[in-house]
Amino acid sequence: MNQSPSSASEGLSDALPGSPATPQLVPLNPGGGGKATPPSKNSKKSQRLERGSEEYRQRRERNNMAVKKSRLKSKQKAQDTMQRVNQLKEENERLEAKIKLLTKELSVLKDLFLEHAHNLSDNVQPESSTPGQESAG
Amino acid sequence: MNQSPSSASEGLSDALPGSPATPQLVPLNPGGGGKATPPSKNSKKSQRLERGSEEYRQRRERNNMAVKKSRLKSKQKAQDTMQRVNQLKEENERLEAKIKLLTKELSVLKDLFLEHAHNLSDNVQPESSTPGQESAG
DNA sequence: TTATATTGCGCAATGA
DNA sequence: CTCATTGCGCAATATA
Repeated sequence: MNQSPSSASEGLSDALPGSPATPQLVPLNPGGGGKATPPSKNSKKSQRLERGSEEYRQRRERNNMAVKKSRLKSKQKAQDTMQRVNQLKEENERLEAKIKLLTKELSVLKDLFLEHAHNLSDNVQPESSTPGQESAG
Repeated sequence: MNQSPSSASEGLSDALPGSPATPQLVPLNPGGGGKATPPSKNSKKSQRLERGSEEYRQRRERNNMAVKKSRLKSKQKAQDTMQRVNQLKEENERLEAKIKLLTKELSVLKDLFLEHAHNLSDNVQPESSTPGQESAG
C-alpha cells in the first residue's frame, strides 16, 4: 500500500482557477464528420459550464469531495463485510462445538435409558451405584 | 475481458454513451506553456513517454484494460464476500435451530430421569401415563 | 529492465 | 437544485 506523494496531475485538466482559460487542447476534428460536439459555449446556461468558470470549479471541487467521501464509505463497508464474515465464522464454530457437546450428552442419556430398559426386560434390579453426575453450565 | 474501442478519449470530454463522436483532443505541446510535464525532454529514453507517441497510447490502452480487469475482480470479490455473509448467516440459523432442538430433547430426557428418581424415592412403580389400563381379574 | 496489477484521483453522466 | 454513485481514463506505484 502506498500513498501518492503529491502528484496532483489530474487528467489533463488545465489551468488553475485564476489563470485565463487557455486549454492546451485542441480538437482534431473541427468540422469533419463529427458534429456531436458538446453544446460548446455561447449557448445559454443550459448545462455545460465553461472549464474556467468560477461556478465550474466550485462544482468540480464539491463533486470531488463527494466522490472521495463515497469511495471511503464504500471501502469501509467492504471492510465491515469482511469483518462480519470472520465474526460469523467464529460463531459458526462455536455453535458447531455446542452441537457436538449436546449431541454427546444426549447420546449418554439415551444409553442410560437403554441400559435401564435392558435391565427391566432382564428383570434385574441394578443397584444404583454411582449415578452419572453432570453439571450444566 | 472487455475490449474497449480504441478511442483516444482523454480524460476530458469523453464517456458519452451513445455519442461516439469523440472529439480527439490532443495536447498542444509546442514547448511553450507545458509545465505539467517535465519529462526532461531531449533526454533519450527517459521514463516519460510523449503523449502523442505510439508507444504511449499503446501503454495507456494496456493499462486501461488492466485497470478495468482489476476493478472487475475487486467487485466480484466484494460480491462474493457479501454472499458468504448471507451463507454464513443461514448456516448459523440452521445451527441455532438444531441447538434448540437438541436442548429440548435433552431437557425432556432429564425430566424423565428426574421423574424416575422421584418415583424411586417414593417407592412407587409407575407404569407411565396410560390410565385405564388395569389388568382385570 | 519491462509488463501487468493496484490504487488514488479527477471528470462527467447519472441516480436519488 | 445538491449530493451520492458509478464508469472511465490517467499516472504513480506496487508486484512479478
